[in-house]
Amino acid sequence: MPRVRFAPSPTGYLHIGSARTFIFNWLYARKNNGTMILRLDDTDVERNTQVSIDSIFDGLHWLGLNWDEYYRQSERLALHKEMAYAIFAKGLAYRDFTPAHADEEEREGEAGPWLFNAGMRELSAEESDRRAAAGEPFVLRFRVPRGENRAVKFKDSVFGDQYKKADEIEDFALLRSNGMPTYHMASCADDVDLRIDHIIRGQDHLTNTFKHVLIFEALSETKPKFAHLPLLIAPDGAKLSKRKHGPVVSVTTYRDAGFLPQAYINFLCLLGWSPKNNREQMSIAELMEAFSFSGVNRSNAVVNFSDEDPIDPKAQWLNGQHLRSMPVNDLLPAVRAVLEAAGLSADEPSFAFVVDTIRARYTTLHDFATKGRPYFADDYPMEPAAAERLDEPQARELLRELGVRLQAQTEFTEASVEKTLRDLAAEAGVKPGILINGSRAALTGQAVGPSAFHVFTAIGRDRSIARLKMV
RNA sequence: GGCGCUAUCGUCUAGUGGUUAGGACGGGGCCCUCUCAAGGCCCAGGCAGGAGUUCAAUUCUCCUUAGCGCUACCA
Repeated sequence: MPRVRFAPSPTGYLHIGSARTFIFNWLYARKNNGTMILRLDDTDVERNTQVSIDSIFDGLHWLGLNWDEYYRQSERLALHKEMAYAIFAKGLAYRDFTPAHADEEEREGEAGPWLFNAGMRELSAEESDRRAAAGEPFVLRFRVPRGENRAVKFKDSVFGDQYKKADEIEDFALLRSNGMPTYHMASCADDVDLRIDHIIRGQDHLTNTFKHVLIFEALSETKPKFAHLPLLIAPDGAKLSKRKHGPVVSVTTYRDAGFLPQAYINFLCLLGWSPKNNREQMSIAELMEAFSFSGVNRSNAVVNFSDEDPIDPKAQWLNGQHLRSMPVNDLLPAVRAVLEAAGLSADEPSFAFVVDTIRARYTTLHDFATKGRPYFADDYPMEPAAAERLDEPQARELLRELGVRLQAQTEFTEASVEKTLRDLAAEAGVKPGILINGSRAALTGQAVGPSAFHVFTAIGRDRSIARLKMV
């Protein structure tokens, strides 16, 4: 039973790249009957904000993906320190009393990697203990094995075998001089304690993994498997950042733009992963079934947006696909919500029929409240193109007459309306198109939309007649 | 600078030592049709560059280039 975790650091909003990482973890866990853990990596007290934590929860709740266990690193600091000192006790770490940033300038322009502060690594145990006891601040560093033949290796489920000479890895910090664990220490300590067995995260951690392997080996007999995901980048090749690219990087932007969560999840999955059978539109269940690391790509994926169109066209297309193909009843709550937010009401018995009639031409939920307004309210704009239809010769008087005739009939179906309309057109000697297109214009204020006869039944008998008479 | 990862249409991707290099979005066209969508069909568009191995390289190797990541007492 796999145990996986999503471990965001709450220093911003929920980034779409983070959301995708969550999704892949979730898919893997659910497919294999595993456990999904949400862990807030909030050890950086300076930069953590409640707003950010709220944003992460907001985004995750919207996506509708759940987790089974929840932890906050800030509540587990004692454990991290304990594990750091366990490493120290094994002789695999040492105290470095060098003041912070003391040799920053020396490091710059250095040909190779900085490995450690000379002298500190080989300080005698007695002197180290004495200085510590005297209250001198120190950072606890991992004692990376040295020597030509020493290497660290691991197998990545996406990137394959990874290998690095130990001499290329610096003696990284485990504990800061204020006693707080570093990211590497806290993350690995928690992964060990929570028995995470597959770490699925962004590729930006690929090279950090060598350090993590060292910590895992120092802490336990088993180490987790790793899967690194390609990054999501902007069209300019840079990584997505709020400051540079704006709201496109935030998950809530897509929620607010009227996306269906399952459609957005579908879109995110297709960035850097492929089911390899040309499938594009997939449900959550289908994604879960198809997910595997062998389908994960190794190169970064561009989220295709521009100033004119801030949302990836493929995401929009996919949303439209889900919108029109999902069971209509599953769609109704979301539509009802956007209508209510726009001050429109959706309580009619024909609601499902109306939604089903108009959804094929919409791409976001917002379209129901904007383009769909005439179906849910009596005050709606008359578009110029629609007005032109009404201005056709005889159009207005015939439409009013149509209203009269429909009122005289008790039957009101697509077929009955069509017959009445066509009979009237024939009598008047005009093309049926005049009345057909005119009806759509009269009933919706729009020149384009569903088949006119569908519009009649969607708008309903009384309102249709009233609108015809008003032209 | 050092180390690492990556490189197929504009974008997301499939794929192979011999393929007309496949699909999707977007773009163009046609069909359908009461309009607009949807749907169907068609078109344009790609293996970063250079060597090497081979009868044959987009595919394997090397180099170059480019992008990204790491190189913190950030995560």
